[in-house]
Amino acid sequence: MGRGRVVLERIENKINRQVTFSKRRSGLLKKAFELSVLCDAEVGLIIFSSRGKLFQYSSTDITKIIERYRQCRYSKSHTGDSLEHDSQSAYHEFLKLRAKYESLERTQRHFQGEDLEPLSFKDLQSLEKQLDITLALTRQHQTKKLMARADELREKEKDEFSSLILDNNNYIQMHATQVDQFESETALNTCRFQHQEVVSKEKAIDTRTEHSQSSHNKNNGWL
Amino acid sequence: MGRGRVVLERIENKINRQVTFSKRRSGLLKKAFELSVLCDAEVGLIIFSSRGKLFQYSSTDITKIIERYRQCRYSKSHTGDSLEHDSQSAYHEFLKLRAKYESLERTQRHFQGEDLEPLSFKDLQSLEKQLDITLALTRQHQTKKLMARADELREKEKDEFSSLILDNNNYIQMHATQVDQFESETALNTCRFQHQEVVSKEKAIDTRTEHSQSSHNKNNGWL
DNA sequence: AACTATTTATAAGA
DNA sequence: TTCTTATAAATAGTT
Repeated sequence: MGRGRVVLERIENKINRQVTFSKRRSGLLKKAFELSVLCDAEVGLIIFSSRGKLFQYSSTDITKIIERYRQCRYSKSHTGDSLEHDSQSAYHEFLKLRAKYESLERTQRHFQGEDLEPLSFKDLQSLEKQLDITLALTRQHQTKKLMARADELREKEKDEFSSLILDNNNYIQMHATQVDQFESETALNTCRFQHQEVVSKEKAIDTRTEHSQSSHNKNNGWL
Repeated sequence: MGRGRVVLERIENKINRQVTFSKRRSGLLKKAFELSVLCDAEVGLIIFSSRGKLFQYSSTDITKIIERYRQCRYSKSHTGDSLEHDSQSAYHEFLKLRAKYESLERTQRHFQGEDLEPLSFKDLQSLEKQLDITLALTRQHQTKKLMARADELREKEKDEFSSLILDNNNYIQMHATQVDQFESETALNTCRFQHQEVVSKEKAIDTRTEHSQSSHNKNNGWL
C-alpha cells in the first residue's frame, strides 16, 4: 500500500526507517485497538523502536494480559488453566491459614484472660479446667527443673569450691545484689523452699563459670 | 478496506465477528512481523479471542520483551518486575503468616500444658503467673454469669411459676436426668454453692421456654 | 507533516 | 472454511 512494493527486509536508510516505523507503528496500534473492539478480543502489544523507545497498546491492563498469557502458555498438560487454579488455591490456602490464625488468636486471648465476656458458662468451665491442669503441670516442670539444677550444682560445688573461696570479696558483693534482685521478682507459688536452697549456690557458680543453659528459648534469666 | 465502512464497535453477529477476528488477527500478526523486520523493532503481540484462545507474535523471545517492558515501565519506582514482585510478596505474606501461626501454636500448646519441657525456668514462671491471673478472671466471669442468670431467673420465676406446675410429670423426669448429667460433669472449683442454687430452677424454666442465649459462641450447654 | 498513487487489508458475498 | 471481489484503509514515496 504505497507507491512501491515493500521488500521484507530491514530498511537501511535511517531516516526512511524511522519514518516508516512511525507510520506503521501507529497503524499497528490502531489495528490492535480495532481488533479488540470489533472482535471483543484481549490484545496486548508492546513495541520497542530500534533506539529502545517503548510503545504499547493493551485493551485491558497489560499485566493481566501477560499473566493470562503465562497461564495459557505454561499449563497445557493440566486441566485447562492450572496456573490460575494454582494461584487461586494458593490464595485459598492463605485464607484458610488466616482463618485458622484468627481462631487460634481468639483462643489465645482467652488463655490470657482477655475477651472472656462472650464465652458461655460451659466454655468458661472448660477453660478453668484446662488452666488448672496446665498450672499443675507448669509447677511440676518448674520443680523438675530445679531438682535437676540442684543435682548439677552439687556436682559442680565439689569441683569448684576451693577456687570459689579465693576471690571472695568481689564475689560476695555480686551475690548479694543478685539475690536481692531475685527476691523482688515474681513470687513463686510453689517450690518456694527448693528455690531458696538452690539459688544462692547456683548464682555463685554461674558468675564464675558462665554456664550456658541448654534450653532452646531465650534464656536471659538465671536458669 | 472492504465493501463497507467499519463502525468501531463490537460486531454483534457472532459468525461475522469470528470471521473478522480471524482475518484481522492474521493481518495484525503480519503487520507486527513486518514492523519488526522493516524497522528493526522489537515487537510482542498477544491476542486472546473472545473465547479465550491465545495467539501470539513476538520478534524475539516474548519473555524477554515482557522483561524489557517491565524494566522500562517500572524501573523508575521499583527494583524490576512488579508482577513477579507482587506474587513474591504475596508468598512472603503467606510465609510470614505461617510463621506467626506456628509461633502462636507453640504458645498455645504451652497454655495447654504441652511441650513444657523446652521452656526455661523463667518461661515457666511467667506462664504460671499468667495462668493464675487467667484462672482468677475465669472464675470471676463464671460467678458474674451465674449471678446475672440468677437475677434473670428470679424474674422469670414470678411469671412462669403457675404454668410450671401444670405438666409436672414429664418435667420432673427431664429435670432429674439433666441434673444427674450435670453432676457427673467437671466439678467446679468455685462458685459451687451458687451453682446448685441456680441450676435446678434454671433448667426447669429453660426446658419450658426455649430461652435463647445471647452469647455469640455455640451454646450447647445449659447456659 | 501533507499529499497521492498504489498497495494491502478486508467486508461481503459465493 | 476458503476464495473472490469490490472497496476501504494504510502507507511508500514525493513535496
